Amino acid sequence: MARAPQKRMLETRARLIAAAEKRIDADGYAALRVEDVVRDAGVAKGTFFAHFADKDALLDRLIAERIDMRLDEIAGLPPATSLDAFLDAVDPLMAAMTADRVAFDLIMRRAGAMAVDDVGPIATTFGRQIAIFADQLADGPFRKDVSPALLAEGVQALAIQAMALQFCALHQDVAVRDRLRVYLAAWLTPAISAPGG
Amino acid sequence: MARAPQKRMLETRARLIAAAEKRIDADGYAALRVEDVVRDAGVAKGTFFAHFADKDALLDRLIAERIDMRLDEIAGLPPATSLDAFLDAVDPLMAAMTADRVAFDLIMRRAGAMAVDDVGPIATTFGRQIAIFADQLADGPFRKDVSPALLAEGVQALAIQAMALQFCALHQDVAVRDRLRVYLAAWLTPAISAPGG
DNA sequence: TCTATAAATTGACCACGGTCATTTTGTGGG
DNA sequence: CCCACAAAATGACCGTGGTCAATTTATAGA
Repeated sequence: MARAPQKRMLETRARLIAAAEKRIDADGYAALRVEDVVRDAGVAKGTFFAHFADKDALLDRLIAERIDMRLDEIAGLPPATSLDAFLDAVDPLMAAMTADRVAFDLIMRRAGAMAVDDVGPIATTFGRQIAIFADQLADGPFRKDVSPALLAEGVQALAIQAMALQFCALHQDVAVRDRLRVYLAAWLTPAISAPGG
Repeated sequence: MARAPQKRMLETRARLIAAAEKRIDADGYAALRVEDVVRDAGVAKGTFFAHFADKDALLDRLIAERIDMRLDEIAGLPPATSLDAFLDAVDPLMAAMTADRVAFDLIMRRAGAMAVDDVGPIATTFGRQIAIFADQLADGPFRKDVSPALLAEGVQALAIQAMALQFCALHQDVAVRDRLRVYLAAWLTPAISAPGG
């Protein structure tokens, strides 16, 4: 029978998280060192890995928290009545996800989980994203020939493409939002039906 | 004035590449160790890093080579006359890209380049991919309201989504190709134009 | 309060990618 | 053939993420 977690442990975990956040705010994700975090938190290195499977697991948690805040905002909005309204809604989310190259790489790496039992916080946000996008797009002036869920999956794929290109030297001249608008205009409101079928 | 590269150097590089390929074929990408490669190649560790900026740079090169072979095949095909013909064409490419989790992560990480001067082999294949997809889709029974280039970018985004989900525990029941067919049917041959516009 | 046991923490240690001052080897000019 | 110089190779060394047997601390029950 597992005992309840001790208060001491929760405090230690909180100190580790606080120390990591402070370091990240000061120096960014790339400069984060586990040794710095444990020194700031006043614990031994091994303690860190008793709380988090690895360094990425901590970052996963911190980044997912920020993503979830943006998703909460979108979820609180009424469904989009136009493409630009939808872009307005998702803009802060895109900005948060592309704020840091190292963080974006980690988001991509952690978006899918290999095993059911290691679906991390970020992977969970991707599931939420689909559901929230589907709601946003359910009643607007968008195509109705595909399900809201499929519509949302496509939006996610195209948004990732737009964000990834933001980090590509050859495409930095176009803003993420502008690129996404072009993609989504074609995806959400196709102007012409296909010839032949 | 830079001298021509010495034969010795080219031989050393070839030995490093051969050793790495042998190790990868035997044990997979995840188990590849630089120390093993240099031992097999009979050179010192420092030599490895005189030839490749880092471990990823070697893998970038090896993986891009395999991707390019698949792209060559697609480029040699006549333009697709149907969605299924296109799926047939890209299937080997998708299989190659999803053959290994570690390799797929590296492909994602290296698909975009941060600076113009470090556009690596994989990043280059992504450029080729767009051009080849555009050619494949130029004359088939697909929507004509967007440019072939945009059509191809969307295909790339949706293909990445389909491949990424392949590595996700929650979605492994559906084959990559089947998932991509659903995406591309909606992207390439929208059945109904949008209400309102 | 004392004791047994599990939870939590510790820090020396390891693995492995990557660095760089030094040494060896190849090459073109005299 | 020899020298000067650059190209190539070397391997001891470092930084940092991650491990684990040993130790300390909290808690439930007698």
